[in-house]
Amino acid sequence: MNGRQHSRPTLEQVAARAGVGRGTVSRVINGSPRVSESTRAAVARAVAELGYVPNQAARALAGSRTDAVALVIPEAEARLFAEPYFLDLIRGVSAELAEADKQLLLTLVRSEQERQRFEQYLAAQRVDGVLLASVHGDDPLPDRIRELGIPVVMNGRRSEAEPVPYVDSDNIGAGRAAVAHLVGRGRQRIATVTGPLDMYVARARLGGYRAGLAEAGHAPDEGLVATGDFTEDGGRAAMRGLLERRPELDAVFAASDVMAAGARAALREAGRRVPEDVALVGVDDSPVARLMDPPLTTVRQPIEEMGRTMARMLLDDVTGTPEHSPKRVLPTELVVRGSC
Amino acid sequence: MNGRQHSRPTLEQVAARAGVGRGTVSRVINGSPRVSESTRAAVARAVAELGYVPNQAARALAGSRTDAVALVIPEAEARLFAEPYFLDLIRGVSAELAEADKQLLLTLVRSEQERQRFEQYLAAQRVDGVLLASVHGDDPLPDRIRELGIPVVMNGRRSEAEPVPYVDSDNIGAGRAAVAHLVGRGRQRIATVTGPLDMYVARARLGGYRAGLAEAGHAPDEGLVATGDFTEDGGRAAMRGLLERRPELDAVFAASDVMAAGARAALREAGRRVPEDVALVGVDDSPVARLMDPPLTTVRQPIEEMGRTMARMLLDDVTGTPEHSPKRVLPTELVVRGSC
DNA sequence: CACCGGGATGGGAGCGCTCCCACCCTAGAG
DNA sequence: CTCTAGGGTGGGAGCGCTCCCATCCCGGTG
Repeated sequence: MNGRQHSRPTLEQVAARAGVGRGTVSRVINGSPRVSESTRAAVARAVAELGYVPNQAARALAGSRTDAVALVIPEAEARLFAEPYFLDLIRGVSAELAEADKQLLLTLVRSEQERQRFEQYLAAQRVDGVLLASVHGDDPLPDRIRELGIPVVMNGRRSEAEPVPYVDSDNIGAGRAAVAHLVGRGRQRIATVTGPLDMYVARARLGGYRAGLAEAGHAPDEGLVATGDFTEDGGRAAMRGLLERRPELDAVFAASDVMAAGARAALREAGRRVPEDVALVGVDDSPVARLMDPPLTTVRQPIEEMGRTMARMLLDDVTGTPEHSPKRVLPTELVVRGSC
Repeated sequence: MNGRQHSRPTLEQVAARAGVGRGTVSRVINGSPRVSESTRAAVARAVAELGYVPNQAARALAGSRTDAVALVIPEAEARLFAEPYFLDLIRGVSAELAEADKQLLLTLVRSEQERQRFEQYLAAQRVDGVLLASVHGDDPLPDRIRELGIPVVMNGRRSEAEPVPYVDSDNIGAGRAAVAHLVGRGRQRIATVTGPLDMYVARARLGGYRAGLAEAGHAPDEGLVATGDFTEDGGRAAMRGLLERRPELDAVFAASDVMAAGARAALREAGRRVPEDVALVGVDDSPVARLMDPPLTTVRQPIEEMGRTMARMLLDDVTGTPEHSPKRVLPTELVVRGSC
């Protein structure tokens, strides 16, 4: 049996105890400046004595705001991605929300049906704003939410010209930095294993790779580009294809650590040594990178910081604060290890 | 500026449209049986036409239940543990809650201060129940929550005789299965790297290790037991100690995959081959295990299933359903790979 | 044919809070 | 000394829903 017996004190009771009116207590609770110091103290004492905690439901109903924010993660992605990604993101979001005393509603979306149910939640006014992770190129959800008049911030973007506010990492810079590093080490034939090209993040990293080569004066060679899907198997298959087409390659930029691990396996199969024969660079700096043999050089994204930034932007939007730019691109950073 | 202009229809408006009273609409919405079929249909039509969605805050206030459940994860643990652990757990919890149309409130607790703030939330009646992950041996939180009269279910337990409802995996069986497997492969000197012994999970796996040896007729040897802390570095240090104390060992049971990775590194340093010289078994079946070279034999815990079970137990408790046992121990499973 | 039990329904009374308007009192201005 | 600002304060009016009691109406009884 459930038994939430402890009938908690109400605003009214606090008011009675402090010898003031309901309105005054409400003002004190909400930090209004229009209360005298002595009254404030009296109310504070009553609150402490009674152990008063405002009822959230009543607040939400009367004030039409919930002090909660939803973070939406497509379940398919949660499986696919370098695992710690979402935990790091959650960590950043959570930290920032906690500071602002907001609640985090986590929504894993598994199916179209659940997606629709989520829209119902929004309509039920359960949250003040929405954070969207890993949105696909053709996802209409961000626009729908905006139409409902609910603040949104996305992690990543759907295209170069994204209309909805977002926080992304500098994926182009990531590709460039990786290539620049490889070039600096004297590599001549640098290949790449990309993500699925219907995702902006994959195109951006590929773009960075090309830009890096161009800046170093290397001629582009489409034979050095293989498409993966961000999975280990995909990385392995792509690497095999590359070895077949361009056996003379001496370096690979994989667009994720997990694909780099797959590529590593394919290289080992083919008898190529890392880094002696082929240098390898990944993206993410996931734990996998550190555990690889040799440890993987990789480009780190500031995932937790992205989470924090998203939360901050959203809260600003919710409170109507004159906000910073609705588009933020955070810098990435090369982490050099033994693989090149 | 925020603008949730779309003033949504209320129960009252639906009632007017359907030509019935408020009470009737409420009954239909909540699936009460005391409504005639024709009336039900009329109301359903009105709901559809108006696009009515009940306001959650009002429901919570009037009905004193929130349709939300909190999942509490200590942040320190989130960093420490084999990364996908919590994501898998979240996934299971989320799936089960979604089916019951409940919301998941995720709370990462970073500090004592935040823990207290969380108790405030509970008092503010924001959730119907609480799921607690990775509770330490001396954590008073579970008992505190119960005192507040709020249903709780924990993941793991604090001791053998845990009074609070929990879902755990069979850690003793895990240790036993690992040892039995190693014995079956003809290993004679089987060592173990444990977790921190103030955690029940670490003691249980160690207990399983000992039981396994005893069952195989091996004499216990405390020199073959080294204490780690569930981190890679800890695993490496513990392994070094073992090699020093018992250079003749030919197998190691590490109480987590991450520690196994550390042990692997120490073995490599010492010039021992895996599995030829030393066989290695971990616990968790994290992605790290698959990526190791050779791939790691490990004992898998049904993490997602634990999450689902926890959620189910909690919901039963919330609704006062005659529940299954408040203690559940889910089976673990040996996954054989190349490391032994 | 009056009477009765019970299923179906309507709607008042809150749930605990925020909003906001009216009101009080004090101090400075005229 | 009267008048005028305001800062402080009290409390009515909801927010949208659930609970629950009163009421209505029907077929079945005696």
